[in-house]
Amino acid sequence: MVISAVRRSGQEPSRTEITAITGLSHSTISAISSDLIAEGILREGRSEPTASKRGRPQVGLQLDPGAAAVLTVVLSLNLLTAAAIDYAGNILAEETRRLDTLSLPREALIRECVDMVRRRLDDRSLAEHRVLRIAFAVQGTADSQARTMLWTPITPHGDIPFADILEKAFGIPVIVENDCNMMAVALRWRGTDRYRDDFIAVLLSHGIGMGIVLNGELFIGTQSSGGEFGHMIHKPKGARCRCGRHGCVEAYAGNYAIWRNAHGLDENTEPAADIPDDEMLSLAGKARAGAGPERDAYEQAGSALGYSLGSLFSVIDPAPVTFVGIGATAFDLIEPALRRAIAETAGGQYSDSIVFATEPKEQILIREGCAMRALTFIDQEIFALGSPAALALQES
Amino acid sequence: MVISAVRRSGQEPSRTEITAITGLSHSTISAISSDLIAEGILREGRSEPTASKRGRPQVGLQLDPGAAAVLTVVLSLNLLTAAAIDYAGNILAEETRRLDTLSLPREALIRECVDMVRRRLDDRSLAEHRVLRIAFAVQGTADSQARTMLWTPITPHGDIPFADILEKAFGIPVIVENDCNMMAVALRWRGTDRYRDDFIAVLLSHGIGMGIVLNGELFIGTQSSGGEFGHMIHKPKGARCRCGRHGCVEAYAGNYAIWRNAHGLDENTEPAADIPDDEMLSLAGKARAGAGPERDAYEQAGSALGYSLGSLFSVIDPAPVTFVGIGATAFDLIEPALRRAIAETAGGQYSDSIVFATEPKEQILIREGCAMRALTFIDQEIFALGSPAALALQES
DNA sequence: CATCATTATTTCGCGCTTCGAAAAAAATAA
DNA sequence: TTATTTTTTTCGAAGCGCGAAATAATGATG
Repeated sequence: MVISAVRRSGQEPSRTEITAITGLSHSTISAISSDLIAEGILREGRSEPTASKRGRPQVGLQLDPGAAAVLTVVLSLNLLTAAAIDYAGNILAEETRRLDTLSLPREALIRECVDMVRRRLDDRSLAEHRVLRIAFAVQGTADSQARTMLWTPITPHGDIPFADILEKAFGIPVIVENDCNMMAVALRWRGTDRYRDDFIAVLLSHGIGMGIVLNGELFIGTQSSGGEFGHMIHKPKGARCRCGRHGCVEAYAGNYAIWRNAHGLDENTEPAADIPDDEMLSLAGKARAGAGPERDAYEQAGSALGYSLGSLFSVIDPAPVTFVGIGATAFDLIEPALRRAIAETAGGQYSDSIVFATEPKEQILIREGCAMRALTFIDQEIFALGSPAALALQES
Repeated sequence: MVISAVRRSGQEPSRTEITAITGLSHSTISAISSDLIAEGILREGRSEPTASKRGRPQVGLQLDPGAAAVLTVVLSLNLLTAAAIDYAGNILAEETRRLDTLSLPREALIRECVDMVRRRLDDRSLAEHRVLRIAFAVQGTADSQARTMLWTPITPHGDIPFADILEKAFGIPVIVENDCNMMAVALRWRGTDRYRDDFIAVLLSHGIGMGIVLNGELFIGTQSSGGEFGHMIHKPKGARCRCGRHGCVEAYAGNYAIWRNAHGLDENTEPAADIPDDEMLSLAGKARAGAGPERDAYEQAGSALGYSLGSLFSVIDPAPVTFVGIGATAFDLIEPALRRAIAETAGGQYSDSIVFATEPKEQILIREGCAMRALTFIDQEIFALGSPAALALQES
């Protein structure tokens, strides 16, 4: 609770502030924080300039950046990124590589990931840190134990046990997570009221994904993490989707679907492999310029998203939605049809009051979410277990 | 934990068995159970006939039926039922009344409910029990604090704060819950493996409802309890639903929808108010006899249910589904189309392995769920708080 | 029928965690 | 300086759960 209070409050909370946050007593906080400082997990901040009031000044506590480090790896369509993050959440180093994920053989794809992790681990930016955890985010589904990538649209190869592979190679615990879940985790760490208890992050990109936070916790399905909102059925036997099925939301609202409709192609045309961001921006520009197939395409996307969100809302109730990714830059084109559709659904009863927000860059969010996921794991599963475990680590 | 262990294990567990269930030590269980016996919450069972092994025989512990009592009230289309249940879960008395809920004015409906509760409370079956809780189940949605019935298809009147009304009238805490959620709770108390962690109960009746258990806990939306699965959109701008919207699942799979399609009526025909069970049974009989509009109607119902379940599964992942109510008796007619539809969805990837079960009587399940809901509340919020609260009650 | 073996339950003291109250520390205000 | 204010630490005490040992209640055995 103490570590979590310090990490949450982006500031440097004093012991007294921590008692207020946690509800524990002064004595308890005093004892625990002195232990944590002795173990090298927390340290006293030297920021003095708090507007000097009367009385003994508060001493801010901060996470000791050197207590540990984590590695984040993000694998998405044609892009692999890794970053080293210290215990306080600062980026120590990062690296990005473009790959042709769709055509890369299974083994080569795995090798690219392993090699990048090795380079990051060997890098001297990590010389003074113990890396205690690797968080691996993929577009697609992971199993609910966060060990295996089950399925992804970015490569035809499925069921890759990235956690086992990386753990065997480097001896560091690994979690495999869905990219949109990590977006949601990152938003939650923004700490604003909007992202406290219930909200939804929707990725509008080549594909459509979703991360859901309910009751302040990431909502995970029964078998896999990373529900496939993009593949809810919008129209039975409808447009052809990248996944091989028909009528999915993505087949109306993914980049390739908008592109396909904007070019007047049949809805069963094979989905394009990848569409550059600037091409999507130019489509949106044309749609804004006046009526035409481009504008209609965005309207169809909005309608599909609206009906599906509404259907989802009829089961989980409405929640604020944040659209993330290149598609979010065209939200002005999507919103009217989306609101019209959602108003026709049971979940849309209060459709006027549903608030939407946009966030154009998904990569940064995903990395941030991975980092926080891995760091909070260390907080709770390693450092919180008390001196025995912490000491054992200290020794090693 | 001890009370819960005794309630869960339908048997009379011995102290030693409770240590195994809870994972606590012998000493702790011994101390706690002697306290609970002293407080009149548990008692030692007198069942001796356990196949006599060597060693000191186990003494079974059971819930003391006289420790408390609860009242369950179930309000559904044209039917109001109440029952008094003792602390061990036995039915002490029950009462059922037929009402014309659709035409009854708001105040009269409320009066019917209050009067029935009064009659049950005054009944001499409760002479020796303290009623500590009333659980009120309605078809429709309740707010997530379980205090108000927000909306229901059984009467045009919404936003009835049944919890406040009954608490004011009788001074006993009240919870208002969705009927399908209570079905799910009841199934969970069956204790079988099938209903442990993740499963779904679907009510196939005049309307369509759903109760979801995920990770062993009832899944509740952000604002209301009782998600409206029946009003997920199956076909945008499709068949007319009882709720006034178009294309809901219910407008294809509810009793009135099957009846409407079986009679070859237009899908925008106004939904019938209520269809007797024997009429539905005869429809199913005709459908089994041979091809025709009746069989097609059930097929359409299956298809609508399949696509919607599949869409839901693409977000929460597949789980075993139990169909409850009169519609479940015709599941043989529904299943083929349902499986075909679900296989076309992302959630249906492993559609062959999804297991379905049926349970024809919903009323019994709903009452059972209410009772367990109310009783576990007493266990956790009153009796578990230790002697102070329990003593105060003992005195009163 | 006394004794042994076996299993269930209780008793007893210990360690851990948290708490409240009081003390100590560190600053400003007078 | 001294008083005041606020933060932090110290010091028993209470509550909870545990392990080990003691006690209880039975069937098996000679």
